[in-house]
Amino acid sequence: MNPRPVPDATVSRLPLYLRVLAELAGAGETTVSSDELAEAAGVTSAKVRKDLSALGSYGTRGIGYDVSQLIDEIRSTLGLTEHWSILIAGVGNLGQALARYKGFAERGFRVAALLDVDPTKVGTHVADLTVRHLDELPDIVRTEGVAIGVIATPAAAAQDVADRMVGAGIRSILNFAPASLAVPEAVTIRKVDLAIELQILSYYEQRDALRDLGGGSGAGAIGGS
Amino acid sequence: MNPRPVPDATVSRLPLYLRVLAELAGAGETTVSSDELAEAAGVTSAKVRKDLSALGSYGTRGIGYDVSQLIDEIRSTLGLTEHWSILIAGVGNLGQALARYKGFAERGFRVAALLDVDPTKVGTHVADLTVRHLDELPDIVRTEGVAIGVIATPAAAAQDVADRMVGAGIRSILNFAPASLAVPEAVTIRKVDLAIELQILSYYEQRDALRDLGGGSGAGAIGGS
DNA sequence: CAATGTGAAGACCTTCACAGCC
DNA sequence: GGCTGTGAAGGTCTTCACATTG
Repeated sequence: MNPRPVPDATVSRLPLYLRVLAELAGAGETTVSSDELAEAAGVTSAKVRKDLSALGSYGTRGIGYDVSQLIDEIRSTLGLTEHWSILIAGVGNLGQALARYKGFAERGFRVAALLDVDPTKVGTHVADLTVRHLDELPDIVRTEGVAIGVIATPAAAAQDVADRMVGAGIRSILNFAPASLAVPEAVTIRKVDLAIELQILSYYEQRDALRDLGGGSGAGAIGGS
Repeated sequence: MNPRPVPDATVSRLPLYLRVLAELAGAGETTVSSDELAEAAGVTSAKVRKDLSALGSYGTRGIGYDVSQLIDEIRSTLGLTEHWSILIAGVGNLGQALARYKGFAERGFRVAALLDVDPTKVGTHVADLTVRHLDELPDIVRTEGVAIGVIATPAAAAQDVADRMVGAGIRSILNFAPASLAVPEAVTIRKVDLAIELQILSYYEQRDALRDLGGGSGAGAIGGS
């Protein structure tokens, strides 16, 4: 009766399908099979079918899925019918790159504000926005209806920024700082650590190098897409 | 007898522990318990113990783990005793930010080259490096001993770049382009899609908003760190 | 007959709880 | 006494395989 709880693993793949479906729609395709979708998304077709059936979606046996219907279905499940406002704290290298990144707007996320504490940065313009002081965070969250906070500060500042965000009512945080953040249970936090990704690759690189020398053991690849 | 196969989930957490341990070492701590490490890394202590025991590491009952020994152990497991060279393809917003990011060097990754195809970019300088043309990729991989390729191009160019990297002998790729890449099985690929992270957050944001209105269903938070 | 939707089996990961050791 | 290391139990996710249906 309730919108059925979508498994976490499925949630994390839905945006992927959405991207592929948008491409298909752009190419004029009107239907797609789980095989085709799987191929394009870099996953297995069984996974696609399980994932899509989890959101109660309608495919047609013998035919496949209706592309535009599926797009609507997934966007609705992910809450993308609403256009979220985000703000970015930390206007260093990464923060600036994120501010200029077109992909956010394309997918319905509006960068409402850029914040920093550095007086040489506050007041400057980046990507059509004026950098404002972190102290303005509560005001901005309220007036702009910000739902998601992005942390792109140095590690040392990240916890303070997270605390301020939580205090201002933000309950979804994307953390790029290389630091583990403590937040109340009701706050959802995701982290992206660039250096950690490289270290993980290092493990598999090393393992495969050993295997090639006859070290035995290891299996195959990891990635998918 | 063989370096025992470390579970993928464990591999993805080891860099996290390493970061925490480095902080502890910097603060002069010589031992750490699984509880303390778990707290600082944002995971459970059982997980920490399972993870560390997977790499055969020695803790001391009643005491905990020796910080510097554990650092060595993890670095060795991850292959971080070697200093890897990486290259970045695509010198747009994100590519430049990555090139300037200090965190890579701090953890032993040397950015050996920046590549692009845009003639207005080739020859310019970014973060002490001269941007070179993508056609030079095979030469650079050979002469610089590049092990990891980072793709920071637009989606449309990503597959071509991946193909070139694979052709040049690179077997580990970190992909920031919003595209699913097909690579041979022997190549390890990881992806980071900034917009996808936001879309995932959108789902939980929406779900929790519904729950707060009495929509029932949902559980707790997701994140950890 | 092509392709979905799904029980059932299997792999993987996490959590529990406690024996064992310093 | 405190903390590790680990079997066992419990979840979650993936894969299989096939009955079902337009």
